[in-house]
Amino acid sequence: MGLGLRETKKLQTQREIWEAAIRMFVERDFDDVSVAEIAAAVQVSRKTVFNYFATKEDIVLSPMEAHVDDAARVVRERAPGETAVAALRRDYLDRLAQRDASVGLNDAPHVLAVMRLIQTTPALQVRAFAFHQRAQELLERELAAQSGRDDVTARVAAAQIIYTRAALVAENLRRLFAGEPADAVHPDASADAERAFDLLEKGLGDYCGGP
Amino acid sequence: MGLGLRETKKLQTQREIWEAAIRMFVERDFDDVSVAEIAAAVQVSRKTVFNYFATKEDIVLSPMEAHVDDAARVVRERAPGETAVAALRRDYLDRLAQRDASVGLNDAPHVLAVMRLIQTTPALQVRAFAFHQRAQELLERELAAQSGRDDVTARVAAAQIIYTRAALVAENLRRLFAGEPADAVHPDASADAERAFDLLEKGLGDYCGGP
DNA sequence: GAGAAAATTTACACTGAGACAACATTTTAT
DNA sequence: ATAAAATGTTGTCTCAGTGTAAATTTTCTC
Repeated sequence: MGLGLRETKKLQTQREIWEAAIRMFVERDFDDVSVAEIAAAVQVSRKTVFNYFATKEDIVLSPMEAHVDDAARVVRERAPGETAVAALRRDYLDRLAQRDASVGLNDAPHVLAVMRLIQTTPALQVRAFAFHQRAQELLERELAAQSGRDDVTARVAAAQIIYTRAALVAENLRRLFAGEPADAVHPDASADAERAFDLLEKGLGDYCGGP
Repeated sequence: MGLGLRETKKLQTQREIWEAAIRMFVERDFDDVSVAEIAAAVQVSRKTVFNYFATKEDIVLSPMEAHVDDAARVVRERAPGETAVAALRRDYLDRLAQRDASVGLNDAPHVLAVMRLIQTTPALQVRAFAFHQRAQELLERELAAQSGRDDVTARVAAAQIIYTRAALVAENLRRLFAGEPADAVHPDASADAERAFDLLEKGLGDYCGGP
């Protein structure tokens, strides 16, 4: 059924806009590149850029869109008998092993440049958090559907899971930004993850100095 | 030492701007009120509004600024022998009992109106999340300083704590928005909180169909 | 393959946020 | 009372984002 010429061109134009924009954002800075300049670089009208991306921020962040329901899907598609947290731990460690960008362990220069762009631009950082919120909602729904429990517990559990993960990713990125290669960070990242998921499962009871 | 006349007037002007803006935002909508209109309502130049508030969003959210280090302070100032999580649990339950707005259990109409304003305006919601991020960083620093543990564990623990709390507050607000009075919500809110802090302390191990 | 129909791109104009500079006003200090 | 410092004002500028109608391109149909 192959994509028609129109669909093909649309995808290509979107990619061209995206590539030019990212290149310019990285070279200079997010706030120092106007949408007009991006449009000019791709020989396209300013309006067309907004046609493909709702906001300037979305040019950078829209690729993250596809990963919003990652956590919920991992829980949904886990093997019978496996607990939700166990499935998420397994998935996270897999991604670490694959040096996946979504867990902040990909040190390819262009990936790292985009990550740094997001972390150093307040507008992008703040928008990136919205994705966590959405991810939490989707996971919450999944947990509530699976266990017969009430919504509040599912909500709290989802929050703990999503933001534990976010904290681990942030730590990985911090070290990559400091110049350490992904392969060098991987062992610690794995150990950190094991500990963090242990905390999730067993609680903070034995942390913070108290029986 | 009394505030000079200048200081007094500044605080008063700021308050006037804030009150007019909130009233207009609630009556109409955040996006349907321009800063120019707010300035006109207070008989002040548009620039002066930006003089007091860095951004339009800050007019609504700046009062939250004072609460950013609440969690870190509770941990810092807890009685010797009390665990960090226990101190946070106690503090949260206290605030529930006081129907404090910061835990989403204040049903005074104007408070609720502002809460609804934040939750229904994407730009505000997203900015509110930035406060959680800051709160997490401050708590992380506090936890890392107190226990001799490594930074990653402190970061993960801080994330779990802050967002557990956020999830509880969100649930309280959801019920107030649905029309339930704060006094009616309080018993469940307390029970939810106990369960959530139990989850924090004992982990999700026994949740989500564990072993 | 030519032309009608549908979708997309473009040009143009408009609103509103936020920054900046030069100037006026008010407050504080001497 | 007056000089100095801080604040408020005015006007201007850039840029994000929206709406609309015209022009162009693709697809469909005969």
